[in-house]
Amino acid sequence: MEEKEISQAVVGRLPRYLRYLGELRDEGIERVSSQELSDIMQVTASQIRQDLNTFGGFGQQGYGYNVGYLYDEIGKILGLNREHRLIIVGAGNLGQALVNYTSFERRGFLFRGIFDHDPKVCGKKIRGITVRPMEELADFIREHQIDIAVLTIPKTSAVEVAELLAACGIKGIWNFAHVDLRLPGHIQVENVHLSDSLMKLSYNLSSAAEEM
Amino acid sequence: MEEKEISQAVVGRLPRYLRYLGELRDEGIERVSSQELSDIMQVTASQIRQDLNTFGGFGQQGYGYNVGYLYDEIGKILGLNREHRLIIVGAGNLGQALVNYTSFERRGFLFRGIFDHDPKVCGKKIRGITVRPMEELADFIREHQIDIAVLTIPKTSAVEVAELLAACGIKGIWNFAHVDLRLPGHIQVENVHLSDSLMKLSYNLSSAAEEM
DNA sequence: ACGCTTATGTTAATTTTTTGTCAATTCGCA
DNA sequence: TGCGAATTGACAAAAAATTAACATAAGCGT
Repeated sequence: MEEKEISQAVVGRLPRYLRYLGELRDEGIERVSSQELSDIMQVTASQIRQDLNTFGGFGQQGYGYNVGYLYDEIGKILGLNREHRLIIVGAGNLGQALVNYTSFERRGFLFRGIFDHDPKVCGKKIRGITVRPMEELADFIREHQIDIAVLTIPKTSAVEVAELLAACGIKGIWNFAHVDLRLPGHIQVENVHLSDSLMKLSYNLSSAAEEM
Repeated sequence: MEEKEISQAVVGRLPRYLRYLGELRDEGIERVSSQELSDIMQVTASQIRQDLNTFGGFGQQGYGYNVGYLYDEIGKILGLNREHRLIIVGAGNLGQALVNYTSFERRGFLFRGIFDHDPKVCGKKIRGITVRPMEELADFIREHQIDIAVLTIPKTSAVEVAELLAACGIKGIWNFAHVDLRLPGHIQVENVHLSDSLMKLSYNLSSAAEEM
């Protein structure tokens, strides 16, 4: 099905398009041109057209783009038209915070289970979901056909757990642990390295300070 | 001081170099060549040399790089040699999770205050830090010389609060709210858009599935 | 001390990404 | 229905990022 290879740079911009299109739609706006979007989003109109054309001709010459249609199409490209079943591995503060984010559920990302190593938190309920011991992880993934595991555990155990998840047939890992996971290529890994992000900010602060 | 413009692509890789160098250092390894790093990190040796040379000649021909020295130098480039004073704005799950991350403190990112709109959480203590009402925000920033504000509030109020922070003279904002902040250029903004990241993962899952 | 080996720093080539341009198509109005 | 304005999709150009190549400098062993 896949013809040309699509760069991650383009994919990375799609969620932002989706967000702005959603806002326009909520304002009742039906059509938008690449130039108008360009003004709102502060990117070149050329890039918008180029990006959208990577996936198909969603616009019409002389008219522009239909906001609702384009919103839906980008949603489909991002796989938001189907439901994803998730588990959280690591019921610490961050894990709990993510479970409590209801906006993910609205996008079709359904939290089905929470797992933790610590017997003291097992049995506890977070937003109606019981925290289970790690021993039940493998069976749970298979029984509930879990697609995505959210890894919110310390780096020390992350590699080991990731390999266990891989062996259980998980499709994707949303990794918040501060390590690079080396897994078979068919398993998708998306990293959120918070400390890297904070260091970038720190760099830009220093850099801005030096310019004066 | 700044001569050439340094691309964010390079800056974005520095934290990862730092992480691997830290690991090597902890293993007691004193020297490393770009080729060895290349093997470990799965990036080209050429890119490593190119990246490091952006900031100066840290290596020595025929020898390689001294792990400890390079680690320290990258740390300095990232501004980790000086302390940053932070406040959290939004004492929800995510805000609390971040305060509880002790690894930030070890890097010199010191949480000095937590603020929240909700009177019910004000007065509560998180890791010894009292949650204060938003009314005290402006004075607190000035009195404690806060550099960085961590924005963990819903998007509806984020823009308004960001402008308040800007008016108080904040230097940088670590933004977890799902909006683009438009602030004066001298204020550095680093976005962590979690839902964007999750959508990327979702895309890559769909994309991988189609290839079969 | 000398020569061989190693591995950087640097420049050049290549690839990728972004931006600019324009013919072609559609809309909207008279 | 026809004509001018608007706007895409495609292609070309420019810029940026990545990779390759190599001359040069330093280490290391004899």
